[in-house]
Amino acid sequence: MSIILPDRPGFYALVWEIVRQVPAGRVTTFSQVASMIPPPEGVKPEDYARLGARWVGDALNRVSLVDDPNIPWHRVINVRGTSSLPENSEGAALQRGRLRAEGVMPPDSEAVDLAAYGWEGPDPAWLAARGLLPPKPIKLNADGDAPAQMRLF
DNA sequence: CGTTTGACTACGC
DNA sequence: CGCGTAGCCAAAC
Repeated sequence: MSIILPDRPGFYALVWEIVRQVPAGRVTTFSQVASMIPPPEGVKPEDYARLGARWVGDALNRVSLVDDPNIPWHRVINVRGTSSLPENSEGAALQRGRLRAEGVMPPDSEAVDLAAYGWEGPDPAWLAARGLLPPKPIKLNADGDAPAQMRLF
């Protein structure tokens, strides 16, 4: 890992290690990645479900500055199945292009079908060896669609 | 220094 | 394609 940065102890590094294992043709979500990392001391579990996702976003934001080929940041999307980068940004276009190239995002849609392409998570032994938790399944509607949710930023 | 700002999401209206 | 908000943290102003 060539990137050095201050962070809550190890959190960002764990995010990168997890994201590194998402294979081509699959995607994961901010919240799913967060669900594998135990909540830091003092963070209420019910809050962590939401806060952790945001921290994962922070971790990836740092990585994308370098675009480290070992860390497939483009395979991490929000729980709706869409890119969380600003709508018209270069990064969003790059992400969508890569996801389409990997065959998980239709050319005529902005959304990945999480039920079909969602990642099952790292090898359980790999997780256990690092003190990480089994990933929480991606939450889907009865339809199998990702939930609707507005963008905040 | 104090304030603002984000690659988020579950929940209450 | 509902909207606003809370929750915490690190960085940038």
